[in-house]
Parts: sequence; C-alpha cells; structure tokens
Amino acid sequence: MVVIEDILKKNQLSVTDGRKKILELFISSEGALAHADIEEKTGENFDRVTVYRTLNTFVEKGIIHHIPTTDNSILYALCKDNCEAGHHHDNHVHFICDVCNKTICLDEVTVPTVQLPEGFRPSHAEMVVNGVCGDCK
Amino acid sequence: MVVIEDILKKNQLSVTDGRKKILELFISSEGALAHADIEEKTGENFDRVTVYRTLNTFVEKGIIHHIPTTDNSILYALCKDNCEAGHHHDNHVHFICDVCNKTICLDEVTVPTVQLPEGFRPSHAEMVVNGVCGDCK
DNA sequence: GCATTTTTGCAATAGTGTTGCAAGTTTTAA
DNA sequence: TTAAAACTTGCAACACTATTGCAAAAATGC
Repeated sequence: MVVIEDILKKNQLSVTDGRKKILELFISSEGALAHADIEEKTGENFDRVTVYRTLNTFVEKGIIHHIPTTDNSILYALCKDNCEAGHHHDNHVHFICDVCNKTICLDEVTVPTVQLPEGFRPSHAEMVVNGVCGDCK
Repeated sequence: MVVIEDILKKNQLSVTDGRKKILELFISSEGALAHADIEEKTGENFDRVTVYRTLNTFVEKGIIHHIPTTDNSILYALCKDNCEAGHHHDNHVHFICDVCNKTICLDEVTVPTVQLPEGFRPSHAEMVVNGVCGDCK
C-alpha cells in the first residue's frame, strides 16, 4: 500500500517494515489499540522494544494519540488529519464498550466544558464514557 | 485519634497500625494519593504489599475511590460519606493542577451528560480536567 | 554504491502489582 | 484475662510493563 508509506514520509519518518505494519494495523482496526494488542497482531515479527518505540514516535509525530482509560492501561488510536506533531486536536469523547471491550473515538462528540470553582483555570479536559456501543446493543 | 479507628470499625475492619496510618494520610492530605506517595509518606514502616492490600481493602469498603488519570497511574482519594461498599457515588469531576501536580476531587462539580451517537447507551462517565488550581493561580 | 543517519534487536534494568505461605496481631467470647 | 479463631502482615517469588545503552542492521541522501 502506497498510502501508508506516504503517511510515514509526510511525517519525516524512515519507512521500515515495523512502522508500515503497525500503521496498517491502526488504519484497519476500528477501535483503539493497546501495546499488547499490537504485539499480538503483528505476530512474533517485532521486538517489544521496537513496538514501544514505534508507538512513541507515532505519538510524537501526531499520527496516533493517547487515550485515557479508567483501568490504568495505555491505549492509542489514529489521529484525524487535523492533528499535527506536538499539537493534538483530539478533544473528543472516548467510549469504552462494556460488552465488546472496544475503545472507540467519538470524533463527533466534543468534551463539554464544565463550571469550575472560583480560582480554577482549565487548560484541557478528557472524558471517557462507558456503556454499550452501537454494535453490541 | 479516635475518629480514625471508628471509621475502620464502622467498615468491619480490624484496627491495625498500617490501616490507621494510611487512612490518616488520606484524611490529612488535600489531594489524591498514589501508591508511591503513600509508601513515601509512611516512611519505611510498611511493606509494599501491605500498602497495596490496604488500598484495595479501602476501595472495596468504599472508604477511598479510584481516580482515572491521563498518564496511566493509579490515584486514590477519600470517598464522601454517601459512598458505600461496592457502590460508589463518586461521579464528580477530577482536576489535575499543571503547577503543583495535585489531583483534586471537585465534589461539587458533577460529570455532565453528553449526547452519544445512535445506538450507544452510556452506563458511566468520567471526566478529568487539567489546568491551574485555586492555590496556584 | 557509499557514507551518513536512523532504526532495530538484544541484554540488562527499573517499576508496578500480585500470590502463597508462615509468622504475627487483632478480635471474639468464655 | 486468656486462649482459640480469624484476620493481617512481611517475605520471597513471580509476572507484566516499560525504558535505556549499545552494537548490528537497514534506510536515506547524494
């Protein structure tokens, strides 16, 4: 797939097998992925360390973003096109399905602003909703 | 302090040095605490395992609750009185100060409901706001 | 194609959380 | 007050997750 190489090149990254494979995984998967998912789905082809480094690189370049979770695991999902290196626009709500356990970016649902107490100034807000997703209902 | 022992007894827990010390810590600290904070602040007096088990016990009994974080660490904070074992009422917004790094429960700010896409049914929502707190402003 | 730059894999290390078990402490109730 | 029962603790061992340094390998630029 040429498209995948282009994404890497556009972000000034060397095109390597590992990066292509991992990026492909993100593109073809609906929900968010954890490090463990990636290791599993890429088979035994890559070193754990390579996966970690690739994920970090992708986050730095703004190709994927970090998703907050309630249960203390790290999840990643593809960024939309308006994300740039070091400046994410991922202010949407994340949804975790209690049934299929997928984490889904609700790109069309933005995090609402809340009224904070006197003296508090917000800079960023995250929201995670649990429940049953459209596929599992 | 007699009050601390009463809290433990009310929750059918044996009164031990470790539990008293850790509960005291929570009561006297403003923000949320991580496992590491507790180990640090209780000195070398307790085993790591004891701290883990005490925290789990407190969560089960509804004395403290789990706070979601963006950065994959586990934080705990005191529950308000209306929390009971197995049934938390901690649906308030949590605030993380970018300056002092404290995590604060905004008990008076409840998590807003958002409009989800067709077919999604929510069961629970968490919200974490970053920014500058009242003390650091 | 060759030199430079970047990435990878390995080994080692650190952090975090859990479990089994024996020893110690707290509770209960006589 | 004391002894048995119940519970908690500390230790050792283990598992999982993540990071770093370094040499070998691959990708890039010319």
